[in-house]
Amino acid sequence: MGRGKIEIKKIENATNRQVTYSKRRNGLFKKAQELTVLCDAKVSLIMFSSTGKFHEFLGPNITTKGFFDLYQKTSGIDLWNSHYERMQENYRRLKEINKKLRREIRQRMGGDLNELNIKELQALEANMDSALLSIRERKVRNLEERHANLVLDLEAKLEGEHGMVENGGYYESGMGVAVNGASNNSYALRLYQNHQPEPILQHGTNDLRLA
Amino acid sequence: MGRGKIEIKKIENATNRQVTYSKRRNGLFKKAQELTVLCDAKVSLIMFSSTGKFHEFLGPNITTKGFFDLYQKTSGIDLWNSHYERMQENYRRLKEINKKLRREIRQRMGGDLNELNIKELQALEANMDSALLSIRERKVRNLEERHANLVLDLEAKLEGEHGMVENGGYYESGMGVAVNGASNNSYALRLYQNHQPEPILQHGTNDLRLA
DNA sequence: AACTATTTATAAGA
DNA sequence: TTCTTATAAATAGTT
Repeated sequence: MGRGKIEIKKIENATNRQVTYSKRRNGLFKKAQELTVLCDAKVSLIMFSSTGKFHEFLGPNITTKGFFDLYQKTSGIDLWNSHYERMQENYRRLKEINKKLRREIRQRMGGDLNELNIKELQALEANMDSALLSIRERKVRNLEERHANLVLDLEAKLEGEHGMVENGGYYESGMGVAVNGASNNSYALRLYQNHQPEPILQHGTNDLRLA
Repeated sequence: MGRGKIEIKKIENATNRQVTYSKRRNGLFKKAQELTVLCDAKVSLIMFSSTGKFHEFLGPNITTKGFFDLYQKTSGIDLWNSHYERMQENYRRLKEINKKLRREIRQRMGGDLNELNIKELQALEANMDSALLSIRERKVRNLEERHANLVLDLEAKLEGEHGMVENGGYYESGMGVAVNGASNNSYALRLYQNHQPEPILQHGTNDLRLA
């Protein structure tokens, strides 16, 4: 339908292709429009040109979303729903687990104990007793390590002072730097340990809580 | 384009409408097909007839899902994405929180203590000490209540036996039923309490753990 | 589902 | 782009 017959294959000349696209797109839209009116049909026509430009025709009385929903229901093709619902189910389960975890922590902090029967209370008590042993043991080990570091640190300092006299104050061994780097903490903790051996925190105000 | 010119308005005769729909639909599909080839365009054409019948044309090298994604990206119209992404973000955050909760529980059970510094260890110890006090207190109160129930229960039983002699075995007070209902547990716990006052569970094998 | 008189779409040119 | 116009293609009404 034109001055000459054309073969249906890609138009290589980019300008011609663009012109033809524009003309035929309008033709297509017009036909789509006529179809919706003449035959009372719902039509969705979406196009992207080779240059990525987007055009759409949408029949009246329907949204694109409504069209997609109808499309899915009618065609049986599932675009996203199963994926979405699976995710929703996973989310629900995760939320449930989250609730249980929080409840367990509350109970381990001495709250919500009404929810436990006597057997569970005793199990919790025994478990926490045993955990407390581990924690105390670890704490002691930790303090011992820090103490050992402190001793090393002090020894290094003393050696360092002797060295300074020998080389006019410019001597620093790699070892000395490394030990020095850890020393501030050791001093602070040593003092802390001496003055507040067991800092009692109020229930519920420690650093372990989550937002 | 036919034997006579027609007005673009709904065809009232259902048969004619159906015939015209069929003819024009084919025409539209053909045009869409030609456009994809001639102009290297992506085309999605979806139609529902007035009787609800569904037909679609989809250009090559693309799925309907891909088309919808492209449609959203290009048109800026958001069909479900924000909803979907919000959920994905919530899911990610919940997962992260759960991870932290699990870690805290492990630590409260005496594990993963490497991750805590000395200050945190001491805070945890203090917190657990205080929680243990609450738990023991609650346990004692619980046992006392059950003991009181047991006494009431026994008294009711004795009264009940006297009553049966008086009315031929058919007497039961509402009170008696209520107290009876709680009695099995009380007996069981009394015995349990007598024979296993402090059942020691191995660390990590109690009922509080989560799947 | 075919036919065909006509209308409509559009290729090429300006 | 838009207009023009010769011609191809689509299709309304008919069989």
